[in-house]
Amino acid sequence: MYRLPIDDILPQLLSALNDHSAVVVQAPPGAGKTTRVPLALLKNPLLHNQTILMLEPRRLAATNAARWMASLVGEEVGKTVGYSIRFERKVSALTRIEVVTEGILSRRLQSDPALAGVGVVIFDEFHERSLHSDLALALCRDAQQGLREELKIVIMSATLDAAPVAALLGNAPLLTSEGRTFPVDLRYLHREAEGRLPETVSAAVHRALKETEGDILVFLPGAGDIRRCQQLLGNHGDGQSPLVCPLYGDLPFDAQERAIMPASRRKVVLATNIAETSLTIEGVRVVIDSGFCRRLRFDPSSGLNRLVTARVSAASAAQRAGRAGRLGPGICYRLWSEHIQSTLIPFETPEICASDLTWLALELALWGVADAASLAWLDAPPAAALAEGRTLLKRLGALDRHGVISEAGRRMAGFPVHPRLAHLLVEGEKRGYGAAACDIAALLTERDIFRYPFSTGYRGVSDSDMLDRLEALDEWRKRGDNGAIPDGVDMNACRAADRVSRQLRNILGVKGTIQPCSAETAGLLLAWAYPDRIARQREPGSARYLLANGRGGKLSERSALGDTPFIVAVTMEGGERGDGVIHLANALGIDIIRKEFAGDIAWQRLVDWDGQQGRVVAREEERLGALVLGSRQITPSTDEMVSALLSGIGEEQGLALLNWTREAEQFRSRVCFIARTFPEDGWPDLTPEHLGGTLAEWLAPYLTGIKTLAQLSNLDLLPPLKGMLSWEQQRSLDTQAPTHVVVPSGSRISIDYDKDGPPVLAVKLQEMFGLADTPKIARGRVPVVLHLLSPARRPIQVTQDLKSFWNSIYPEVKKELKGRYPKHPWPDDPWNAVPTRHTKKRSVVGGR
DNA sequence: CAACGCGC
Repeated sequence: MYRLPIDDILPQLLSALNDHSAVVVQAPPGAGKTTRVPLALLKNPLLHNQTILMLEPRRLAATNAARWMASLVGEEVGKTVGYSIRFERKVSALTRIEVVTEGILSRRLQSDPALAGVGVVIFDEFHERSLHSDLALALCRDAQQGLREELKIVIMSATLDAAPVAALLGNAPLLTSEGRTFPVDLRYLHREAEGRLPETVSAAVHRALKETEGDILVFLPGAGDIRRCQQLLGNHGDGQSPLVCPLYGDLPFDAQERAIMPASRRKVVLATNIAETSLTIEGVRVVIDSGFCRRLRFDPSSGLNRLVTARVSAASAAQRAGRAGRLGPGICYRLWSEHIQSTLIPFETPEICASDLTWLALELALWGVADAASLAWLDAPPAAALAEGRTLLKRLGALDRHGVISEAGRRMAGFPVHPRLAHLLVEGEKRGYGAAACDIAALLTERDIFRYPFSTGYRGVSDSDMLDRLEALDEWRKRGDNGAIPDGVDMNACRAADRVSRQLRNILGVKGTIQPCSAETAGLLLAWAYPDRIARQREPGSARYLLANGRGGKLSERSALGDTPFIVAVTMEGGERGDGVIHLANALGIDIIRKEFAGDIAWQRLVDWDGQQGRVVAREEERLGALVLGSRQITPSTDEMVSALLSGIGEEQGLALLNWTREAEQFRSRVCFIARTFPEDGWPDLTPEHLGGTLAEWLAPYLTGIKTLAQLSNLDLLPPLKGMLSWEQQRSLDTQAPTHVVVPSGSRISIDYDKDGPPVLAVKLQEMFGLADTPKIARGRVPVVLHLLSPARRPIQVTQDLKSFWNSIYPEVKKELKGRYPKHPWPDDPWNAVPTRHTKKRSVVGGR
């Protein structure tokens, strides 16, 4: 075997593993760690014939690593070196090194927590930090500490961030190896990177074609940008222009092959992140990096994923640049500045920090941990996302109300699909729709078999996006790859879905042929997976829906659903704010909802104040979560009626809605005056603020029989207000805060208690002749404020000292007003004049 | 107008 950089540290690795339970190996691509480390460990006598498990993040990487190692020991794969990936297992009794993908390791740990017979577990490419590998490490570490002290863990990582994982594993030794890649010349093109992305990128491609040689790999965020960029680059039509190849996951297999294989002329590959780790392209000497990628963000507050375009991390940019240095020295154009380079986040956010954690929550429950914090995490799963996951698992019956896994939950964890789809499988099988359930779960797990943008075929207004796909899948099964399959159906996706469906049928134990499935059945099955997304159209003809979970959704153009009152929203994406986008949905009959979800439906009595009608309305609503399925009129009880009225009074202008007659208002202000004057006497508080806040106490008993605003605004407030005072208080109110006083003329004049200050007595000056003392109330404590009025009832003077008015101000007033009101008496001596409310003529006649 | 990957 020729030497590789990793060989230098293999002896240290073996001796470190003898003394420690875990070792971290940090080695860049090309160091040879994937093949050399397992083979070196195999020679370690301390292994005692136990096996080595190595985890790879992708199936292709797993089979390649196993084949290469097998060839190095001069055997076929499946003897000393084997692999287990989904759908395929090549191991035997001789196998000592088993390369596995992530799901396989999770399942093996869950079924055999002690990993009997395994001596070492190697985590390759650990820096990718998938949810699976984070969980697998946490479980392995737990097994190592509780069940298998002699189990060894080896972490292999490409980046310079291996120190945290070494610390997590009890300060494991950290071994570093050189890589074997060529230098890459980085060129920052920030000045040319100011336009729209596809334009900027195609300009950079033209520049690179002039300045460099060799094939060019371009990183763009998504398929849309790739298509636009392809159009911009493809419009030359001469034989000299390079071959432009798009490369992304949704592309048919042969188109992906064209992008990867060497071409006879110069090639430009326009790729998503698929070329960053998953696929290697032959002949690349130049990389152009747009600096952006599309990333899935989970929003625990909506429970939905959202695709966002974001700047790549520095680690990702380094990985992309490294793709130019595999054959020899390379060149990488970066469409950003050195300044922006310094602001990039160092690493991509690990999946565990920003994903739907329903699956993780189920795995933890299956492992038997109630508290995630009891395991070792590089980044602990965020509490909000974990809680959202647990809530959903309870809704699906996988956890009991204490959060402990149920029998159904154990069964659900055995299916290689999201717990929602596992629930669909279990419920579907119970009702005899097992095979259709497997097809639906497979179609939703794998890539969409309908290519987008859609051309012809199954499109048209429909009441089921799923039934169209089930029929297309069936069609493909009947005719095979060579049959006449309508445009827009992806045969590779059909093959993948069929394979998954067959596996699910095996696990579920479904036998026999696939029976046809109606749109109605599809709706029911999907509702088992997405009970929280049963939705009702906001109004006829609208694309907007209210979901049972209380959130909103809008049907996208992508869905073929027509005008449908009730649906189940199947694939959904979170929006910036407000409504999410429903990509795929299925009609769901109201009678099916009533029958199958009877246990979740509740009748709720609603007695409310309807401000528009100005009356209490009472109905009973049939509710599924936030959805109102139907409603009926009811007769409210007295208590319900009263509390609805009270809330109505609060919602409207409050107290202003009530019938504040002069008498009621005066009564209220008299009590307030006395309460202010004698705070020690314990009078009730009748200020508007307090009355408004205590309607239920003082007004409620008087509301019986009242239903409408009109009745309410006629309600006499005096009885309830008086009801707040004791009998003694009512009596002393009449004496201490009288409604009227009798003035010298004999008139009974009403006292105005409205202001916050002392009460006001507004009286014509002539009626007060001869009186020296200002009238006093409140047991003589408060003199009223006199508003002395002209004969036209205009205020002349405000005073609380009548005596000094007569003596010093009256002569001036008389002089001024005598001419203006000649018919009224203006005596020189007010002390001895006859007080009167009449003119001179009348006072002569009636004054005696 | 939908990145990528994985599963007894």
